[in-house]
Amino acid sequence: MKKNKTPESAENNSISKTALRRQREREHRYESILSAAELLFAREGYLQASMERIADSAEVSVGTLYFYFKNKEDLLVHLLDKISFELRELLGSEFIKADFSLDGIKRAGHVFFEKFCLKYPDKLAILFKESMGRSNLVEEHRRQIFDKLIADVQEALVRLSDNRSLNYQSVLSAEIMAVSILGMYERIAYHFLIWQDRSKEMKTISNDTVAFILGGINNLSGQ
Amino acid sequence: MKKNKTPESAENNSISKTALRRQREREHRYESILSAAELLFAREGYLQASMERIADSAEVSVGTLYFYFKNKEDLLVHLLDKISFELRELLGSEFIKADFSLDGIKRAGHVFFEKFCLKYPDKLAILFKESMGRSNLVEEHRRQIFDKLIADVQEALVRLSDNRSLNYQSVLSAEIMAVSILGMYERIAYHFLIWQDRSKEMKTISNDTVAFILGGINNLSGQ
Amino acid sequence: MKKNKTPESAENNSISKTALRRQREREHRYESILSAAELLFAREGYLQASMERIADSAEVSVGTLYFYFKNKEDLLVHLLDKISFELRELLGSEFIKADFSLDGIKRAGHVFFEKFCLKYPDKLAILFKESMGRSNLVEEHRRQIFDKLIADVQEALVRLSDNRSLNYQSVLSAEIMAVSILGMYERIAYHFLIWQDRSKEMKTISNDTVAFILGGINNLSGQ
Amino acid sequence: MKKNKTPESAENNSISKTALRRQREREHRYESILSAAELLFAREGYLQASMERIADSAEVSVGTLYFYFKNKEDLLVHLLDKISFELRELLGSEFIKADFSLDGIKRAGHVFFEKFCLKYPDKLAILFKESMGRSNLVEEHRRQIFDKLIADVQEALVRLSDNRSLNYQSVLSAEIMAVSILGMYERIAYHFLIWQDRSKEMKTISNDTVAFILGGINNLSGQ
DNA sequence: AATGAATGAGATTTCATTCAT
DNA sequence: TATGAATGAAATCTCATTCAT
Repeated sequence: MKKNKTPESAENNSISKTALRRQREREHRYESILSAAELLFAREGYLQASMERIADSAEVSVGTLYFYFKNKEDLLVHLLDKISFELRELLGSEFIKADFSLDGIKRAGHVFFEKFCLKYPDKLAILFKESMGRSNLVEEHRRQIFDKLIADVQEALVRLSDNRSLNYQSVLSAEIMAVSILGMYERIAYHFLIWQDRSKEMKTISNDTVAFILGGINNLSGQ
Repeated sequence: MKKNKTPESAENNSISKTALRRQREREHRYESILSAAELLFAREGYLQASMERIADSAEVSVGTLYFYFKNKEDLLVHLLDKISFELRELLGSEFIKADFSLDGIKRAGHVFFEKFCLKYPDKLAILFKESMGRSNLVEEHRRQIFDKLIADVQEALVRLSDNRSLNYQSVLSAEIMAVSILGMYERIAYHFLIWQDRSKEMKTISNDTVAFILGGINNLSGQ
Repeated sequence: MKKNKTPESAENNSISKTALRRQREREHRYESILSAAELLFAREGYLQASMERIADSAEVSVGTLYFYFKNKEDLLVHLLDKISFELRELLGSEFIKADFSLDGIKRAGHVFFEKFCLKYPDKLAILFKESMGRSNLVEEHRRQIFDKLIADVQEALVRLSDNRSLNYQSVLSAEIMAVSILGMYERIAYHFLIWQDRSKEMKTISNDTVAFILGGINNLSGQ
Repeated sequence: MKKNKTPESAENNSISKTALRRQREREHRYESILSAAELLFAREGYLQASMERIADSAEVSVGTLYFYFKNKEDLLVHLLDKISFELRELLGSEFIKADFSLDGIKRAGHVFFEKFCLKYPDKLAILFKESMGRSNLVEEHRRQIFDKLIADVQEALVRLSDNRSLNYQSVLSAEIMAVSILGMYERIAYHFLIWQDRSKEMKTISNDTVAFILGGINNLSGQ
């Protein structure tokens, strides 16, 4: 079978200048395609964005699309993974910076709304909208992505309670809170940015949302 | 031109027994089709569920589907509206029973998880999964449905603060909390029922989620 | 098989008042349907005019359409026959009035343009446009209609030459002239009334067309 | 978005042999499809000739049809344009050869009947029969085609009167005669070739028709 | 006689994917 | 590596016609 030529998988023990240039070009092309797909998936929807139009937009031929990605689904999956990687980097660094204090939760919230959502609405649309209901494989990836995000938040919450020597209401509490927080983020972003354009009010929105979360966490902490 | 023959739109000032029986049959057929669609959309996905299979499943011909619904999109939209109507009835009655006290918020949460989600997983899947990213018209309906649900919760929250003579942190707080609560419900249900089958733990889940919400609300209330 | 209940075919030796009234209603309905079909076929085209819309427009049910006419094709055929009957009456009477002199040819031309085309543009559209390319049966009827019209004109031309003791260029001349004249009429009407609306210039058009015809006839007459 | 790959639209500044061969193949395929469509539309009718059968007949897949033509209507329109182009070339060259004398009118008539109609009955059927009443777009094309043909004849008539220093009866005469001549050609061809097979008598028919036309023209010329 | 809900064959069209060059 | 013409399965939708009431 044809294996995916992701730039990462290309061996790095390259020799000639030509080989180096070729690899650079390959990486560049790979990124062009992902970018074109990101734009079209977000703006016109996954189904409407045909492979031909993605190819046109990335200035390559349809055949080239299939050289870099197994199929359309695979293209979406790689795009999803890339976006989720970027998001986790962004949020994770905030938890770490704040040494897993309550402040980390706060900062992560603000960063999500003000750095991620406002700056990359296309990524937002793909993560929360265009990747839904496409296929079992995509759904499986979505699930893994969310599971990782949830695990990140859950870990932060557990460390938080450890730091403060508190116990949550039930053994599930940390997980439930993590899922809840993700759900809040998701729909707040969807509602105020995808459905309505209220980016002007984002500061207030993120403040209130974070406050809501902190209250919820407190209430589930024994005392 | 050709009007949708929804049973509701049939005039009720009918006379003969024949006409009455016909109307009953019409309503019955209409419901059969919606039920068949609900099952197939939820179990196999909107795209996979072809009109032919829906027709087979409802034991009618394809033409009959198009007699009752303008097209596949229209079928989904009517199904969505029906489901959202049922959900709002369910939640609304809890708010009213509790006379818009904090208890209403609590009870609505429990009812959502324990009455709606556990009993009607198919409706859940359609509302939160299968109706996403289908078309502009469907998205518009989804939006209106969520707007109504949000308005319901927001109203309950406003009445609650009035009853307790409290002020929320910002003018947007009630709206943001309502959106947040919906988001929590949505993802909690999705995570624990659609992705994982943890219906056994639903009691704990609903308890913790409700507790989280109450904490959040308190934190956004002055005092 | 179900025979067509054309009003003509209903026996006239009726008895009771009720029977008389029924027959009147039947004829009325039959005409209503033909009128509705005429309008819709002409205005929206044969294919676009669905049986349901014709029924709506005639204020009867679809089933009733099939009581009076075997099928859609049959409806068109009856309409065509009716229209061609009216047209032949109109033209024929002019030939007779002028006692098959050259003047009859002239008068028939003016009557066609000024009485038929201007007054009944819908009939014009059905005869020359909407009945084309529908089915073998309809095409066969069109052919018979044109054959009759051609025979009428041809007969007038033959009588004309007899009256004036002239011989036409060939044995086919009378037939060819008749076909030519019909073709001229058809396309002149189509061009100036269906494609362009130049009904204001119809007097000039009919004058010139008739003059052209008379010149053509003279040229094919020996001397 | 997707542009029609008509062979004409392919740039000619191609380089490699491969590209040249590909273009030749493309043109060949394009013509194959048009030929297959011409045959089927003429022999079985536009509606009966399904895209699948046209594809079979052209020995390509259905998808290929849609690669070369936007849809079925587009296929018909291109076919119509091709046929009308050929016909105008044929007639126009006769006018020119005869230097717009009366002889040109004569020769054009003979060429139409004896070269075009007899040799290409399928093209005849499409131009005068199968393209009628299909859709607004097709009707619009038909109209443009006839308008051009009429303009050609009209120009020849105007030049003729200029050459002979004659004036026609009215300002509309040239146009009316042009429309009349086209109408005669159309129905003569339809009557004697599509409805009846009297190709044997075509010589007499074309003689008489041309004589009729010349007489008509003379009669509308002052003196 | 009249109704109108139900039928289902049949047509068009889309588009992800392949593969020879 | 890259190209893009070709494929064809699969889906939606229409509408003339029927027939039980």
